[in-house]
Amino acid sequence: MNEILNKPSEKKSNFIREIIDEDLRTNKWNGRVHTRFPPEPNGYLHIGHAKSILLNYGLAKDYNGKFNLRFDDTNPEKEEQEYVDSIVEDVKWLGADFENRILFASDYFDEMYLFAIALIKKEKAYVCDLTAEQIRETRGTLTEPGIESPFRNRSVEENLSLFEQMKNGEFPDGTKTLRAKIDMASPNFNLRDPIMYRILHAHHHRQGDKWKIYPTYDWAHGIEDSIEKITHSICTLEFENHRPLYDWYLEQLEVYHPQQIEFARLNLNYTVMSKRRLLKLVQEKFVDGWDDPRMPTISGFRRRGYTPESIINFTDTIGVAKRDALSDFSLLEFAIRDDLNKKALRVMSVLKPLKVVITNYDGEEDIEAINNPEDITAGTRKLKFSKEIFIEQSDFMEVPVKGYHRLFLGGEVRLRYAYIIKCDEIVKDENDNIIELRCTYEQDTKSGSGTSTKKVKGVIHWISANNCVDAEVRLYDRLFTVENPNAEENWLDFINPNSLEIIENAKIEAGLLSAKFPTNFQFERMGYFCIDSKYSSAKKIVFNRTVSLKDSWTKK
RNA sequence: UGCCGGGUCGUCUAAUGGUAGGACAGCGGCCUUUGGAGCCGUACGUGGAGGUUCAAAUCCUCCCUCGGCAGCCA
Repeated sequence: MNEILNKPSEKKSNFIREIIDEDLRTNKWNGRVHTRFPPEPNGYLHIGHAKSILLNYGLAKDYNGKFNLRFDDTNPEKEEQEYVDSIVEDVKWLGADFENRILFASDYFDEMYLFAIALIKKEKAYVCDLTAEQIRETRGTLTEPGIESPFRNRSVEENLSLFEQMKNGEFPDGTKTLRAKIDMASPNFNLRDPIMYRILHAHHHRQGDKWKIYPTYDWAHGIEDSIEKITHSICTLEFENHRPLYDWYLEQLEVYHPQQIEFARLNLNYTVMSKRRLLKLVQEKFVDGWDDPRMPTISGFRRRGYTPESIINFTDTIGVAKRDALSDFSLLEFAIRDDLNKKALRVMSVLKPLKVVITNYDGEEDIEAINNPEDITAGTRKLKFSKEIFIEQSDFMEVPVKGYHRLFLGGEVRLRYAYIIKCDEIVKDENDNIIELRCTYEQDTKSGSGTSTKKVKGVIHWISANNCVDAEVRLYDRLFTVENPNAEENWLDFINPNSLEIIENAKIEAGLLSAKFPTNFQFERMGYFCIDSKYSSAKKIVFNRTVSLKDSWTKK
């Protein structure tokens, strides 16, 4: 488990914590707090789920309560084991401790069936023969009440018999449903005789072919919470209209009755968050799988180099409230930079190399470099310095623009940790491309020597030509070109065609050959990077850029 | 159109009848051998109109506006 999550919390309050404080004061739950995260295993988790996980787990932790991981697997048609596995991995990675309570709604199917019979006996549920289309037609509209089903007043005996036959698989899919008998004139659609069970001759990922009927969300969810003795059943805003039904079922059943509380889901700009749309990006290969580093999935952020701590700090920053919000990506970027600034080892890497020959230097020497100026315990390392080095192409301009204080013809710049060099000559190929710079160094300007009186404005990174290896580096940009692709009907039209830039021949310190995921590095002046866990191999090392360094010059 | 829920700096979020505050982003400066980090400063907001009150983001009324709901999805 990671440290941040287990530290005593100084989180700011929110309306849910106020509810819990009040419940504790009135002893509503005998001092207990028990939350849960109930994903449907039909996709990978995204950062919005991380908000929910961390909210529920954080509450349990801070109030000395418990937190369950429960799969809401009531729809066999969309659910797969692959998703269960990825969800467990992601929740664990975030550090939300469910104490091995991996629960499944499907394990409660027998109990739910019994509860349904109880409702039938109370004359609060009936078997309805209407087709899906007929049910839609009789549900009414926003302004008109619905029409009662002709099957609404079947006898208890007939309902019991029919329901059992449904369970036994005696009817084809869609021919009958079990409906709650509530109020076809309710202004809340959810109370217009909602469906509790549908007939589905489908294979369930855990129950196999045992069941021919499957409970709907509304019927199942409150029972799941009740069985687990959840105190606060936290869900997103779109379930607000479902709360009266949640309450109705539990009241009719006369069982333990948790409180449902709704909060606003997370939205992030320049990305999409719905599972349906994320699935589409994966299936139609707009991205390289659910864990593509451009995806807002937890696995995507992990592969990108984000840390659990950064996501925890981000969710603390955005808080919990009831108003719809579209959070700025920069809030997330701040969280990861802030974390990595403290932790990441600094290394030299030249992404787009330009060869520099130092004409008055011969031989080779070791240059000491600091591994992390924010953490002196990270120590130092030796860099090789020699006659031939590489610098970043963008760190040289033949004719400097105003405000540019790196290298230019006739100009001087400091090589980080090493010497000040002066550019004497540009070597070009037949197409007028700059292929080499010829420079001279000043011996007494060596970094840390104290012998230099010279000051230069610019400091650039570099790498010795005889002590570096090639690497592939992947740079990522936002996935969409519009701030809120969620709001766009034709959202696929706004995919950023330049969201991935692959640099084939970057130069990295030879020591990085042994780097392992998920170690985070800062390539000095270029950003934070980590090994790509999918494509990096002994043959070809691949780095992902987690996030760029904040750079006040390039922004201008 | 019926019901439900919202509207506080550009963004996210506090203040629950008593000084509208914080973070990010922005801007300016200092410092710096990463144009990073750090430090200092600055600017910026209660959707509107009435009302109650010594006092309103907060309570009341009306209006405007945004979101959700008419799956045998969750």
